Amino acid sequence: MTKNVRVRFAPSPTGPLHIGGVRTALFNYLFAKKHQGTFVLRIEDTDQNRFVEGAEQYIIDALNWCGIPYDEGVGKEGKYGPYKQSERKHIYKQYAEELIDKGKAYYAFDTSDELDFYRKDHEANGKTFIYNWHNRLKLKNSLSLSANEVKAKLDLGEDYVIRFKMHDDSFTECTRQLISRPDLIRGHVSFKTELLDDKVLFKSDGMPTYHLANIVDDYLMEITHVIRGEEWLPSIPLHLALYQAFGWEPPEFAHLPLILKPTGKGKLSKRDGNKLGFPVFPLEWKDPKTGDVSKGYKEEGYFPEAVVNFLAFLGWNPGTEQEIFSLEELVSVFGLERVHKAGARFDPDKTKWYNHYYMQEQNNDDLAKQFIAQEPQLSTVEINYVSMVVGLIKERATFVSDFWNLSHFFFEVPKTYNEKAVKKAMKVDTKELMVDLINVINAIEDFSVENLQTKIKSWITSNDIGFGKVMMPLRLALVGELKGPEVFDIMFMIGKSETVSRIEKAIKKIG
RNA sequence: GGCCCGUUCGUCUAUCGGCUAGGACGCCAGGUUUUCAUCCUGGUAAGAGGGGUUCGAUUCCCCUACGGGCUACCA
Repeated sequence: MTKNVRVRFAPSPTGPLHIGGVRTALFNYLFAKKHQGTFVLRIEDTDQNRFVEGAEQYIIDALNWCGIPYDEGVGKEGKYGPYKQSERKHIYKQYAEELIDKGKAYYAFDTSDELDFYRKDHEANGKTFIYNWHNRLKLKNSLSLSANEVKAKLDLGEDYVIRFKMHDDSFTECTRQLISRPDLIRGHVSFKTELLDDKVLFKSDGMPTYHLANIVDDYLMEITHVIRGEEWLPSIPLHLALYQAFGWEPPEFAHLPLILKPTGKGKLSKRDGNKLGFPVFPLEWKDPKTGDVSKGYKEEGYFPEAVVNFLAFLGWNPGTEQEIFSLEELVSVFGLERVHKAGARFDPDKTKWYNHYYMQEQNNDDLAKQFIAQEPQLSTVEINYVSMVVGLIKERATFVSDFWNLSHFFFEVPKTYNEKAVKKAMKVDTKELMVDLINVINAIEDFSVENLQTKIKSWITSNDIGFGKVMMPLRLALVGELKGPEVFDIMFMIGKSETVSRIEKAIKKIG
């Protein structure tokens, strides 16, 4: 690779970016960084009808949250800008006309209604209507009409589109022209051009279609590698034919496998999240029209490192048994050769597993801040204390939102005592034992974890009491149930007087 | 329907003609934790089917089945 690598992520702002889009962006980013290349963000908003307010900013925010920033693009203008296709509107038409001049494209005047009718009519007869070489002379276009008629229509300002001549007239014998080219992921792919239709390149509203804008922009922006989803594979012959028609060298292509639903049929869709109980969006999204809110990974408590790590493994693997990778490590080992061909089912359980792992890697102070932000009642608690609590419980948590349930007894007196636990822990002589224990605790000057442990344990052994008889009711008194971290850790954290008072309270209530 | 892509444990995947088919998630069992969870150890479970090619196929080729994508003046 002698040329500087330039890749692009080119979403259209028709709604929130979903997790499949994030993965496409991630793979582009990894590939670019691996080759010291440039990662471009281009917004493909050629369909004015589908524009959604806020979607563009959402895309940018999502990439930033994931930690996969782009080098060039909307908001980071470079010499290839502008990067939003609606702002590039003026440059596309000349390219469409160039193709007409070259005899590679033509004006078409068929209305949408007419085409709809043809489609329905064919469908009713079990056939498919295809607008291409075999019938284009029977339809209304600059190939079938005389030059004067065409000029008259154009002068009258009649609506028209520009269509690409996919399969040339000279192939009347249905020459089997194959368009094929190695795809970096799936090797060669081939299509028969005589079966393909004459796609619209330029719409009657004055905007190019995706196909034209995409090719022109990739060319002008000097994109070297097009890494996109598999849903684009069927349009590869069109795109290649366009490069050929313009006389341009095409970039390399790589079509990523799709992400499928965890269960059931089909690809992961934007609706699956709310239905199946896991986010499909990086960030929360509020639909500006309906007001519906869709959950986001960020708000659900996932760490961006976990999301990135998980996404990287959807359709790719390093070829080793390592499964934990930082973004930097991914950059150094990533390669398109190791991208899988088949679609990958999304697995919410594994995402959680990754999150649990990355939870352990987080700094306790940072987690404490997030914890406090989620639980307003903690705002008066010393941050160091919260941070120490986090250190004791994070190994049992997957999300910050698990913290409260795992640690509430560090901050408040148990309100109730679990019934089963009471049965299990409270025996006939427990009350007396607890009274004795209070005396033992009161006598302990150095209230450190180590000292508590030695003092209490030696009291138990020297009096031949049995650990279970003491430790279980003790825990119950402190926690309210038979759960949680080491009892001595809890005692140390809440302190001597609180420890004693909780035991006294337990004696009164359940003793 | 037509075109294209794909097919290894339930899921994500390793294997680039010779493997006891490996790992991870999940699940199950045991251990640690005198609690619960974490953690550790072990177990469970797979190359769609049929033809070829070959001394030998999960691996290469063909067919079928199944899965997926596309089939708009949407991307």
